[in-house]
Amino acid sequence: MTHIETLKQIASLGAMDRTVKISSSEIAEKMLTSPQTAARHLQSLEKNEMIERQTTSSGQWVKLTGRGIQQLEEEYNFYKRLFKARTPTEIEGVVITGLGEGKYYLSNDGYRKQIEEKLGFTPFPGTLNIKLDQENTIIRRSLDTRGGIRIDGFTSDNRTFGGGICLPIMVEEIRGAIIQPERTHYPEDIIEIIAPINLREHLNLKDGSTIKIKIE
Amino acid sequence: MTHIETLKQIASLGAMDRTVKISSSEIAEKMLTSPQTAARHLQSLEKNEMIERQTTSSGQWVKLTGRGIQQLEEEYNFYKRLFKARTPTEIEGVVITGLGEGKYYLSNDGYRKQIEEKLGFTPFPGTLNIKLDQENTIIRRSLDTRGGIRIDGFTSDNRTFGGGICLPIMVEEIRGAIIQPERTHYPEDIIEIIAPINLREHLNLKDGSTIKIKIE
DNA sequence: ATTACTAGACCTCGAGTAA
DNA sequence: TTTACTCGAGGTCTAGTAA
Repeated sequence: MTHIETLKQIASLGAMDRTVKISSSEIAEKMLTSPQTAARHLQSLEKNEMIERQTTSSGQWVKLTGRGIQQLEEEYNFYKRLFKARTPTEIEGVVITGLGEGKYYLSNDGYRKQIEEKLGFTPFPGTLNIKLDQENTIIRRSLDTRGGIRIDGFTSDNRTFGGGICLPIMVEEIRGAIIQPERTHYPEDIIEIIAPINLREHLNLKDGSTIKIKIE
Repeated sequence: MTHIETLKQIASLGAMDRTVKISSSEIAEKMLTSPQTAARHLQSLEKNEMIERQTTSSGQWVKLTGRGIQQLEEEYNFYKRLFKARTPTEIEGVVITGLGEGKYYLSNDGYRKQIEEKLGFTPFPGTLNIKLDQENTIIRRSLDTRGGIRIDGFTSDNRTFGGGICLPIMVEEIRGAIIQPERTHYPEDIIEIIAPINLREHLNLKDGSTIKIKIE
């Protein structure tokens, strides 16, 4: 147990920047628990080198250690990542004709089942290929760090099928995903989109049509 | 128990934006605990309306509720406040002559002892009064939200002494504090500073001298 | 493989005591 | 008042079982 809640309380009393005087009951009150529990937590935090303290008969002087501050920073960074990644981003490109491989792969049960399970829809057997302009290519690079949904590779009929990463998106109210094969190095400015329906037909798209996709 | 750690794990799997399929063992692994514990936490989170889920014999589909997301946002906001407040801010003003009340109050044992305990220094009996310009007045208002150190009011010799709030600062490498009485409404552009020494003498300040103070 | 439930081990809690 | 310690109650854990 890291007693992160107690550490938070101590930090909010200013103990990251200076030594502060606190009593167990004071912290206990804020945490809606007993002074004994707060005291035990303080002891434990000291033992784990999250705080430094001197106890006196009238209270205790406490300051967070570098490790304690780092612990809180890690929490902070976690939440930052969590909420930053949520900001929806739009990217734009033009429809092009791909190599037609998508149809082959998406007809494969190994991929289809994984997509059903992990993305929640049965993919139409075929991908929509989009060419991004320079500016949007930059946006796309940053997507790699967003962390998508892994599609695992597998072996079937003595052939190896590679894995990939999916990134859930919305195209005009249709739930879909960008799919990036792991090995094959597609040109960086081309993305492939899968969806539960035939997007080209449904949205009446032709080669050269511009299209906006929203990253979820 | 809020099981915030489990909620974090679920959220980092993308369950804030869509329903995701997860298994208890998957979460257990990330949290270095047993699948049983993870399963119990999931049940508990569902009961507390932090997540919605459907369990199947091959796993479960989970999505955070508004309440669950709010819970994480509150954590995020806590850390934001914690680290934002740490960024040191400088404010500037000119030295003026105050009413001389500071000397009277700081000679009082009730205040002196609290300042010694809570700020860690014995205050010189007297305050340095600073008049802020328009721009810095705005900065000062934001300080109220930073949360300072409370000095409690008390009664002594049949007289009531009001409480106040202290904000630790640095003035040219000298540790001090802005002190704001709780009741008396000082003009908003004037602050009073206390320190362990006579700042006016030590820094050779005269009325009209400009001075920079750094909020800790 | 998975979820759900049970039972005993284990640990954390808070009242009580001492200093 | 405070911290530190003890000990019994209650909660949480993991292993085992069932589906």
